[in-house]
Amino acid sequence: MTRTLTAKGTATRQRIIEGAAAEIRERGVITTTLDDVRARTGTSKSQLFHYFPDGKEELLLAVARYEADQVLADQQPQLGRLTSWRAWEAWRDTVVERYRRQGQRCPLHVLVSQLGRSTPGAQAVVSELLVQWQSEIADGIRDMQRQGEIAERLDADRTAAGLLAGVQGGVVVMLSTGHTTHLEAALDLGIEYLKASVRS
Amino acid sequence: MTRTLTAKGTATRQRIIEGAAAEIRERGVITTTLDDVRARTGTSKSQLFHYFPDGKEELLLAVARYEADQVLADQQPQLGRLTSWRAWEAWRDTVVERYRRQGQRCPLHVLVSQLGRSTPGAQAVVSELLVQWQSEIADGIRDMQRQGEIAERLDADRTAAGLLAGVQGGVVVMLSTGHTTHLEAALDLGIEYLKASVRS
DNA sequence: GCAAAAATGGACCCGCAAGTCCAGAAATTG
DNA sequence: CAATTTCTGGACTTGCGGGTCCATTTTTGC
Repeated sequence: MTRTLTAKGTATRQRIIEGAAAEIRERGVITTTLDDVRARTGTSKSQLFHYFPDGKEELLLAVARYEADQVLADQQPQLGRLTSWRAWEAWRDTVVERYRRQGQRCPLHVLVSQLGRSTPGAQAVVSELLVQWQSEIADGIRDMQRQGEIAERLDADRTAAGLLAGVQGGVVVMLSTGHTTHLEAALDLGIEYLKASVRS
Repeated sequence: MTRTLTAKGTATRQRIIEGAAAEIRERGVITTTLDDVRARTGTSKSQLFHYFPDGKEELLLAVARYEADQVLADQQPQLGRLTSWRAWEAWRDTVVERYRRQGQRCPLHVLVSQLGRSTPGAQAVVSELLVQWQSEIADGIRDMQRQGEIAERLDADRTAAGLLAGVQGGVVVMLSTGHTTHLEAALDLGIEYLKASVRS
């Protein structure tokens, strides 16, 4: 399993992943063929199978991992420091901006809906992403609870789950409508809910 | 465009759509072939192309429309009568139950992510579904506002958008995790938000 | 600098699934 | 009850895309 890769090999492998990711963003998973990836990355068929012996499935999984990492990375440092209402709003704006820029291509969504059933690995990638994401939000809620800005009675994890669902749904709606209205509404509703918790 | 269909023809066409829908729910869009549909519905290749001249794409679009109708139908009559907190909770339970039963197969999601780019019709189907769904929720909010159970200051449409996003996200999360935790959390959070609006 | 291992190029195979075609059966219509 | 249209069966074509193979070049480690 631990094949030795030279510096050049690692670079090529990475180039393939990023090229495939870009191709998928532009054309979608189903329409993207190995030959497209090959052409875009200036590689040959044998290289693709050299670096991803299990073929397309393995490559797609690697792309999914790559994209999942991006999702969280793009929200930092805001997501890691939800320690004031200002910070929460900054995060909100970051998320909206990130997805506005991404537009109607959500590589992860498509990858998972395609790999989902066949590859248990794909679901694991997304589950892991969700767990981490939710946990960072929950940390933020707990921090604000310590400051007395959010009611203690709220279950941090469950509330974070609800908020995260709103974000996911906002993104999904955007994929069909092209607008971030729902994403913004969900985030605002969630944050407003947190704020209101100490006022009632 | 308006081909004349006999009673028998209409029945066959419908049988094909429903068979394809079932097949897709079980095996997914990509793995479902026209031949699978043919076998399941007891039809022949020529029938498939007779009723759907544009081939697979047209069939998938028809399936998407069929599934979209189901989504709203499955929420009735609860969704249409959000006139008391009891009714809201009944709706919540209906939604959770519907998706719990559906499990990890969301035909619509997959269909759209697959058709999305190529067929403008697919996005239209989903957009239409979302608009109607949101409008029914918004009607419920307005009704409760008239009763003084929800603060007048809330924008019914925007709040409905946020709530709907939560539901969508809850479903999406369920597709990866298999649990309805997030869906329930989002619904509870949303409804709690509505209730709390008059208390602060 | 020279074996051994890794990286690369590209021709080739192969199966599958979408789509075509036409002949014949069942129905509709006047 | 004919004539016309719709419906059905299934054999056939075709192209595409994933995957294999091997020969050649480049890099690595001693």
